[in-house]
Amino acid sequence: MKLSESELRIMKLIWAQGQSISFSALMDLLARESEEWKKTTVATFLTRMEDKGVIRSEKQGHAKQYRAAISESEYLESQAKSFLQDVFGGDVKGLVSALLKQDGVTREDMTDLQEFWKGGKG
Amino acid sequence: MKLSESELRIMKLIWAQGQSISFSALMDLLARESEEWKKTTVATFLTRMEDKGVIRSEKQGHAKQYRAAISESEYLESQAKSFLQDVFGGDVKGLVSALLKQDGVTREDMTDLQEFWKGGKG
DNA sequence: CAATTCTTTCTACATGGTGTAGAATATGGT
DNA sequence: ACCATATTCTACACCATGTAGAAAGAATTG
Repeated sequence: MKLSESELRIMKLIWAQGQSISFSALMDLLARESEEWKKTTVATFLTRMEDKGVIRSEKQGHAKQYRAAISESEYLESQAKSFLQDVFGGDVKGLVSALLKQDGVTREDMTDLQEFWKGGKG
Repeated sequence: MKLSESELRIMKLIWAQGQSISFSALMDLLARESEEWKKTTVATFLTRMEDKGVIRSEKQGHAKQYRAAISESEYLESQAKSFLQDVFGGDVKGLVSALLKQDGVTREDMTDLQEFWKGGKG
């Protein structure tokens, strides 16, 4: 159920949209991002995404309406889960610890995280 | 610099070894794990791993000695970094939050993490 | 020393995912 | 009826990966 880079790019637009979206609307959004994929290329991506089960489509008159079949957070959680298993063998502490060592992580981030903590499963 | 599943399997043995290791010793370890790769298959993996820069080898007499060129934690950190960027767009909080929602994560894990916290970056 | 065994290198191939897109077709709007 | 657009079909190139035989070089051993 993993998306390729291009597919994810499109998926993000669909998620951001919130609603179902037509092919032309999608092409417009892509154009706004200066993405220069040919229409058939985008169509291929959509087909594959539907095959992967991350979007659904319904024929609405002539054209289809596309919408997300899984939410962004569902997707992100499933990816996090796979990554955790595949690379860290399920060692959450190990992964979190690796994340905290990243240059980009500031003391502020950590404070935020601790705040977030309190709302967790306790 | 990402390793395939098979390559990672081998890499873990090399890391676990701590020292450099010969081809036959590696084959022995694999046999102990009931891994039934043909010798040439393993040799191919080693070549590719060296190309990827994760191991180095030195000719020691007839055969080579293989050793890790990066540590396990370096590897894990780099993978965590890429994943964070590619999938979560660098949103550490988002990723940690996704991790904590996993079924496998217990209250105990969280306590452990908080302990670990205190040793973190100031 | 000759035969065998082990290691390494070279080469090869199948499979699958991905990016790319033309051709053909369908279909609604004008 | 015609046109623009959307969809489907088909195709290909490229790369990673798993798989492994053939060949060659070197060590061991009978």
